[in-house]
Amino acid sequence: MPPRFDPSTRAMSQEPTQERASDRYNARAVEPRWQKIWKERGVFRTRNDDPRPKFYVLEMFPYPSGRIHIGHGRNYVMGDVLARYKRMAGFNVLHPMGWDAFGLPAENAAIERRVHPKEWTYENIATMREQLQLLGLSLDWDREIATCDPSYYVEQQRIFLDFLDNGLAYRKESEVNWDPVDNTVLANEQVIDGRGWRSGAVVERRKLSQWFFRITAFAQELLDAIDTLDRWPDKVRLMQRNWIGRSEGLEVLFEFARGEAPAGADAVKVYTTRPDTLYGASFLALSPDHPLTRDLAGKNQALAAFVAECKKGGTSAEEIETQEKLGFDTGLKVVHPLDDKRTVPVFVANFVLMDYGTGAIFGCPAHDQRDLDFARKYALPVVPVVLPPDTDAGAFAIGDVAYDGDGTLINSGFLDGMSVPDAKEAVARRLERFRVGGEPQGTRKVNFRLRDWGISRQRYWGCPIPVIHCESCGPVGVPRADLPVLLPEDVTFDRPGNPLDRAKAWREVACPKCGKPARRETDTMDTFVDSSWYFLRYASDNAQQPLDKAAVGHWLPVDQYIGGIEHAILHLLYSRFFTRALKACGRIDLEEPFAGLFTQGMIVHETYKDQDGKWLFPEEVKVLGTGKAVKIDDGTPVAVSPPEKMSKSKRNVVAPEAVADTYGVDCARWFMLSDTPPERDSEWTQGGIEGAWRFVQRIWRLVNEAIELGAPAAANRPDAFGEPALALRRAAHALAAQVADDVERLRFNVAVAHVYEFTNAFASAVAAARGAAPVPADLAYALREAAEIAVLVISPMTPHLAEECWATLGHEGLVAEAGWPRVDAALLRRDTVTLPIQINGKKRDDIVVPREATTAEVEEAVLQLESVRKALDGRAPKRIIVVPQRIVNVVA
RNA sequence: GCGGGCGUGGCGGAACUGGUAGACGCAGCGGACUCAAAAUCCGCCGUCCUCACGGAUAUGUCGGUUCGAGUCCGACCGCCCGCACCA
Repeated sequence: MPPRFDPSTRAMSQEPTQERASDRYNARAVEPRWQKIWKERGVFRTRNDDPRPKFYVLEMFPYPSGRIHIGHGRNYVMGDVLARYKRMAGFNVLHPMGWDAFGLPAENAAIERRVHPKEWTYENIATMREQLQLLGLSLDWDREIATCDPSYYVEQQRIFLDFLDNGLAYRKESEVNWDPVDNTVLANEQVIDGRGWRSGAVVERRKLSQWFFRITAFAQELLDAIDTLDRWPDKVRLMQRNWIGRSEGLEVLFEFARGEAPAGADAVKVYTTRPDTLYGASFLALSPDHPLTRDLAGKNQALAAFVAECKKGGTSAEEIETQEKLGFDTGLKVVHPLDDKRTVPVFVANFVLMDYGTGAIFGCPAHDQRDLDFARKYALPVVPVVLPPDTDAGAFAIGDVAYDGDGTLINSGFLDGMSVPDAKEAVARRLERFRVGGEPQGTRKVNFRLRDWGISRQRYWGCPIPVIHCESCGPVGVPRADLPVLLPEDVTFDRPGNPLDRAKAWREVACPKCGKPARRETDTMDTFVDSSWYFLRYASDNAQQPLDKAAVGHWLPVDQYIGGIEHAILHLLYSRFFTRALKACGRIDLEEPFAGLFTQGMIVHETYKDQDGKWLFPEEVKVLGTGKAVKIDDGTPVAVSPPEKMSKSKRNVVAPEAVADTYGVDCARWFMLSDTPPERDSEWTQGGIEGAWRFVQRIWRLVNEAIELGAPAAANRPDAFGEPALALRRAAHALAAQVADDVERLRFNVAVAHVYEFTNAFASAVAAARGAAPVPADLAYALREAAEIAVLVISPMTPHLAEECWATLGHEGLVAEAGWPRVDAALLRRDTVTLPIQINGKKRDDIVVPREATTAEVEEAVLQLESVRKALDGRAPKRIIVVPQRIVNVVA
């Protein structure tokens, strides 16, 4: 083990004879003691019948992947600061923790290390629970849950049956990534460059019959309610709006040209949001999955081959849309809906998604980039039909870039001269009147990009879907009395595919309806289902009633939810759907689960590689500054790369235990809150943690000095305060007010800066007191008051240090149970203000005026200023702008 | 491809709703204390001109609105993130 910087041992070795015990704060000894006391006294246990106003703080629960590194700790520490602060501010705080415990990594571990997913998961939970407890988080561990526990997922199975009964769960066919070598379904992340991550085989898209939740039934509602989420980041709200993707458009029927209609189809239905560009249509494109494509491919070998080619590669939108645009000319032609003399060719194209709209589009190359790329490739006409404003029609031509802006219609028959919105309306009106086979040729249609949520996973380690398939009765819900459907434990992972398919004894059951032999559903639920209601589970302190309507009514919505931006769409949208769906089923009375949302950034760290290109742990490296570093054991040079997300594979991780041993947990907490705004990525550095260590020591020293020099605990307040006692009191009360505001707004880095600012003032006051003998009574009082306020204020951030200081100050109770310091508003008010004086917008002077000075008084005073008189040089000012209590600008 | 975000000293960043740009911390430099070092304390610290007082300039680039722009608007450049089976 390489030597590590250890400030406490370094400090211990120096002149121990001159030190008093109080000179050094020994976090390693102090922190476990307070954690034990918190635990023994049950300080953070929450009761549902507590009469104080509620506040629910929740950080997104972790996946138990093994061990946590310090990077995982940031959002828990931020949540903890808020929870501790809110407790001090008089709230009954719910701050629970649990485990998102189902999922793919456990199965990978089972395959790679021959350990059962359950065993692997629970071992990880035990390790990570201990690590989280090390951070001193004020969590109610009595409410801990794990989603893989039958006591949790039994309720999830009941919810599934509720959804089934209410038409919110159904089966349909959908595509998956299929690995033809491993014979297994792959997650998008398991598809790398179109190949399976384990087998390397080219991935195919394949259809399977799967379970879906009808989230689209709430599409409009989910969209509308985003407006009410005013304590969510705008960014997330926008991402959700775009994800739901409401569009208003027109479904248009394109009839096949005479004599060309393939069997069973007279027309193709196309969805468009740009009916105004209809005259610019130069082709029609069908999705490779369109029913018509399938019919045609049955009779056309070349088309079948093309469709097969399209099915290669993954199912993600990213892959589909970045592929080269490919088309296959079917040879068929359709008649232009607005001009029966024109026909356009029908292609099958790989970029047309079956899941959106009708699975068929018309292409207007001039005004859609994808269509333009396609048209150029297949030499189709490009006719501009929208002329940008202030453009000459003769000079306007489309090159490589489509024009999707506003303008005036051209080359468009009866639409010529109209604006885009007018043309949209005119086309809709006309096509609504036209008939094709008795149907209107055009139908206005609101479309959503949002698709129903496919929850089937062909995997073992997930919540079993409580359904039995019967030859005669079809899919039948498992009777509630028979729940939970437990995962069978005697399964093997030595072969590819879903072990549940092979668990014969478990799979083969009698049909609950007719009693005939039937088989269990072997798909399990997407783990997003597990995380769509866990925040409701915490509200109930009763394991028998995991989803308790009254408890949910009391605690929900979550007042502050904290988690990574990577969950901005799916997890949050699914959870919003779930509360609505549960309400529709009568289970709860809640629509929006999260009133406040905060998305925190990650902790990043530099990466190090030795001369052989091997990754090195930070503790193996000595950083010399100026970007250079060497290996500690042999002094060879180390390549330093910019900070990135902590990950085991790159070894740029810091273990919480190591930080706790060397500096103490409070230093880690303080550092995680310092400097960087919480929503941004923050870099973990040696310098930073050492700065935190200096701060902790400084507070300890100052508090002890203040005790020595200050008034005793119960001293009476003097009637009058002179400077500098008044200045110190002002600083202390301002600190309490500022930090309260900073924490409420989750601006932890600013709170830290305010504490530093105060600490500097406090240190000056202590130094002044040390110089005065005896210390005047007013300053003595102010010193003690300042020390107490400081300790209370830092306690949400560095709770162990605060408890130790609080006890040293002579208090019997715990800081964890103390109230936030009462701020004396009179101390924050100033009688005079300093106004900066600008001349022509540049600052030239300052002026001190009474706080209540009128504009006229300020103007008069400003004109007397030497600097202003000089600048005006006898002339009258053109203008004087006085912003009360802010600034004065003299326009000369 | 589609969607979203972010650019301020050597570094992390502060600046409430358009009102003194650079708070606070890190690093650095100088000094005190010390036999010496560490720790601690004091001072300096965007750039340029000036002995100094002070002035000019400065928030990715260019332009606009305004008495006044880091903040608002437009264009551009650069970096980052998400995209439905990772959680």
